[in-house]
Amino acid sequence: MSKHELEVIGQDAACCPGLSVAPLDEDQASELAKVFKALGDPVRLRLMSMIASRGEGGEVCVCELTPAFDLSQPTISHHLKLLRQAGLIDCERRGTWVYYWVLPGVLDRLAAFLTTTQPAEVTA
Amino acid sequence: MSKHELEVIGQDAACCPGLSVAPLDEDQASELAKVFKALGDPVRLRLMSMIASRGEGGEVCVCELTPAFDLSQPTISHHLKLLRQAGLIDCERRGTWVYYWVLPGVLDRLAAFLTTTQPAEVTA
DNA sequence: AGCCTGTATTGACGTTCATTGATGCAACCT
DNA sequence: AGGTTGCATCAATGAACGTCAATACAGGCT
Repeated sequence: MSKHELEVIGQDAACCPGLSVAPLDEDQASELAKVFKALGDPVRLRLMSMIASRGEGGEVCVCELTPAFDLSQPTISHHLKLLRQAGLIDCERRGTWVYYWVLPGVLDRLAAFLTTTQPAEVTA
Repeated sequence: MSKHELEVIGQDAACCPGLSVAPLDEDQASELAKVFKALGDPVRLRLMSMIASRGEGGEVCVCELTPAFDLSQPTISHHLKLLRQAGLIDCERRGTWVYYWVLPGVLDRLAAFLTTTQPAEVTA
């Protein structure tokens, strides 16, 4: 349950040169589109926001997420699964409850990908 | 043709506190989701990249975009329309050709919205 | 005027997606 | 063991999406 399926905005390397640096090839575009598509739903965006608001290392129990929506529990579970498959969040069961957190660095890497003013080269 | 429909990542103000600052309300989430949804397709992401690669003030003729894809011309036109409705790009007809450009600042504002480490308050 | 080229719109089709009720599984509690 | 709660999966349905062929529109050219 704690392995994420996508590695686009990978931990290790800068996945892509940045949206404005050079035209994306088909593969890069396909992988990155999955991440944006995951964020392209109001419910998932709110879920992400609720989880991310806990800060680095923060966690949220599903039992706190579900009642915030006028949606059935399976629907929330489905959206959380999509976010997880997009490599944005991960989860762990602890006893009765399941906790979700934002994978560290993902959002900042996404942001860096969108930024037009390329950050200065880290030479060290 | 040169008015964009969405004003989420508005020029004027910081649309939203940032994804990780506080949970988004439904309205903010709905508006922002439209932008991410627009980027959530490989073709549109490549289109954005091709346009954004021209840099600030840069333009691309549709006649340069279309042949880069194995898609019909109406399909490309449709995707460009969606990007425009999302408030990401704009276009202008000049004679026979139509030129597209990235609306200034949109990508950087999107990036700022995703960034977890909130930028220092600009006091000046 | 007429034709040609470049681009947008329309209408249709197949696929994917969001949602739900029903069900299944895991862990706690008597 | 049996019952209960929290969450995930399944199957089905209706809506939204990506795509194309056909068509319409705009501007240049002869």
